[in-house]
Amino acid sequence: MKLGQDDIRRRFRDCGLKLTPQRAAIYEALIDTTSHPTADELYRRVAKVHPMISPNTVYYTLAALQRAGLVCEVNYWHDGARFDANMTAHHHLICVGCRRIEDLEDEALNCLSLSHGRRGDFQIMGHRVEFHGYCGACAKQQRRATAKSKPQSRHSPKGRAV
Amino acid sequence: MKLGQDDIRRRFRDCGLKLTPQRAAIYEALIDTTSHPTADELYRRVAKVHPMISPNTVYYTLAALQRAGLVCEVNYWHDGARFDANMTAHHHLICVGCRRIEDLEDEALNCLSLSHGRRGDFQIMGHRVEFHGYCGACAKQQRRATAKSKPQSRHSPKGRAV
DNA sequence: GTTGATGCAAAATTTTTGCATGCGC
DNA sequence: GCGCATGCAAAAATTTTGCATCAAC
Repeated sequence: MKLGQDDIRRRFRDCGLKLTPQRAAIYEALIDTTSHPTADELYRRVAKVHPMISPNTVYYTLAALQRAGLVCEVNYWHDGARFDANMTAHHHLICVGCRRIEDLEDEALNCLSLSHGRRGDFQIMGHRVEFHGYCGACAKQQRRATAKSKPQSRHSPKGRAV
Repeated sequence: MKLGQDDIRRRFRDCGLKLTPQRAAIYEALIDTTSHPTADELYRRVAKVHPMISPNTVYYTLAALQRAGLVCEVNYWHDGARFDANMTAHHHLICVGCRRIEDLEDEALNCLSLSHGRRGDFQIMGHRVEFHGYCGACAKQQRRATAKSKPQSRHSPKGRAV
């Protein structure tokens, strides 16, 4: 996907985001790659063009882009490693509101497979399905919240995501 | 799942792990819950029984358990948030060797659904499938590594997981 | 007795917060 | 001009490393 400056300007305006050279650079860098970079990798990449940019701006901008729906986190729960002693094949229901994870056993989901073409040279050893949504409690809260305006902490995209 | 002390002793021995009261407590705490706790949560829970335990021991033990296959990380890449500007429905091929993530478009995988019974009170908004395995380069390296013995960094489970 | 697990402490890494300045709208 | 984005700095949170001691095998 190749976007011009005008496309970016339009997208930002449509989302109510201010456009700054730094923000455009961060967003372009992310569009340019499929490597799912970390904030720090983006920082280093953008810093080549904007040597004065601060890591803070990158974090802040990513949170804003995410809030606007232009960008998403591939991995929720980077906040820390999470462990599970259940080693049988199972999947997860994930609440994007409170970040709770529920186990989900489903025989059909255990049987997904991938055609050779799609698999490429990957040697697949397993898979896992994540369903994202709102748990009962958070869905209720969500309905209330969307009615009013939602105050946001400065950076943290937590508690609201895809 | 309820395990007695003997079951735990046997499992540890089968995996070649030394059994200490701290390790047993950590493993039991993890078996006792389906809440996918972070290392820190486990630390606080175990500290109620072993007030002298250090966070270090929890990290170290979790790495050992993971290496032994008694425990797994639910979220790879807690090392940092990873972002993606591709907002269309897509899935991921994840190399557990080098931790690279490749995008995977597959119409069939976009159509998974969950029966009402399984869904519970969750309001599902989307899903994503992760395939785990080794990319071409890492598979080759893996075959070489398993031939010899594999030196391990003290804690880090990175670079080897499910 | 040997090996490796533990606890303490410090460092490294990643992310968030405070605040003054300056730019986009 | 107003509001918010930026940069600098410091703090917070999470994880790793160094090292001496001690316990499990």
